[in-house]
Amino acid sequence: MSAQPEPEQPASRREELLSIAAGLFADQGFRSTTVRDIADAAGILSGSLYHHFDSKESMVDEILRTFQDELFGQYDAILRSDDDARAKLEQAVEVSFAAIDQHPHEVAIFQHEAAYLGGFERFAYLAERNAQSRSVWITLLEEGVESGALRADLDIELTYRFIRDTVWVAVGWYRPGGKLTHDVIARQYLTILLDGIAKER
Amino acid sequence: MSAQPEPEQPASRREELLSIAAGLFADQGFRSTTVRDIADAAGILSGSLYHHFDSKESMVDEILRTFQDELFGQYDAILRSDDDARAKLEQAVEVSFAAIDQHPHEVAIFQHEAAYLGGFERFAYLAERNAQSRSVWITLLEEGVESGALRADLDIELTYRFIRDTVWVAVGWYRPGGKLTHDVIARQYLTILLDGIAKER
DNA sequence: GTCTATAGGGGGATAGAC
DNA sequence: GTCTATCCCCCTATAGAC
Repeated sequence: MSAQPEPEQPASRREELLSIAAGLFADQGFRSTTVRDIADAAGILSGSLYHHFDSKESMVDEILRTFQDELFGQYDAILRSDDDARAKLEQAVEVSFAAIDQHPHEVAIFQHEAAYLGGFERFAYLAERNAQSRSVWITLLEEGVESGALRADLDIELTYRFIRDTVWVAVGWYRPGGKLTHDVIARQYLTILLDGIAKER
Repeated sequence: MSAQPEPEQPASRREELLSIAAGLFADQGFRSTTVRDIADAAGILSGSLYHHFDSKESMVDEILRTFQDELFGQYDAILRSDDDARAKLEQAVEVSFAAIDQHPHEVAIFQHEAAYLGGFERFAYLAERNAQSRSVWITLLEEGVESGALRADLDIELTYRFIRDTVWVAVGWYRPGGKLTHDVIARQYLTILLDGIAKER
């Protein structure tokens, strides 16, 4: 069923090196990770990395582009669906926690380095993706208010920031394969977000 | 009424330099900020910094200790008060947003660098402060459930993480002196947290 | 309190051998 | 695809003059 010649996980040496780099960028930060760190972790010398990539920037560029193309494809599918407003909001939250589960390094890099990398022309698309993300959540919240599923007295902008922050920041403590699965966390989070923690309103 | 000889804001050259360093550490990260960056921003040469401080680490050490001593003093006062559980929880949230307003750089540094700095013996107190912070929120949540103010079906540990994350992550977008004041944000946040965003439960 | 000058190490990246 | 060897720049920190 697969067109790939190798049945192992890394489809190519290139992807293997990117995966190693992503883990280091996520844990130590992009600027604090040296090309020697990456090469050491891969068991080669730093000069050899330049056979595969132009620069350290090219590596993080490819990591972020690949991840974001996938994630925003999922958001688009939710926006285009015929489900009601509340179901769409729940799906967007679930998809986001699933992204943390499947691509924790990529999420962490985007969370921590977007502000810095966005300052370079090469990474101008990060600001576009950020605006696109805002558009997704604002649209879902506005549809929710219009349909009567969500309270009308909410500050939409603040609510958007609240959701965005709380969803992505979980990458700081979520451990794939741990006791708490991403879908359990998403359900608990939605419970708090939608109904609050107070006993009575 | 003041024992300070200078009426200006920075009580000493030392504090002025720490303030400059804090801003750079918060914006660029501790590891990515060089002593030359700090010296440039202060209008002196990097070697001159070492007349005031032993090292770059000493600077961030003093910044974090000063801030945390103040913050945890406020948490302790709330825990010791006679207010009911819900009021205490609200006060803890308000104090936290006020801390973001008054010490945004310090909050950002702690948020982004604690994991890295905590790896050094010198900064072992960061892990203790982290445990202390967890203890404060968990206590407040448990008191809330016991008193009947909060729902009994909550996962306390997850709820604590959501509150902690959402409160502190606001340092990423909050701008002191902007349209949204810290107390308005705290109230909106408490509305969402306590009552949820759904129209009906 | 700041400057000059510098030590000693690590940074990203390159050229060419194997 | 990796290694050897290296360039040039920037890093933290120090010693002593002013």
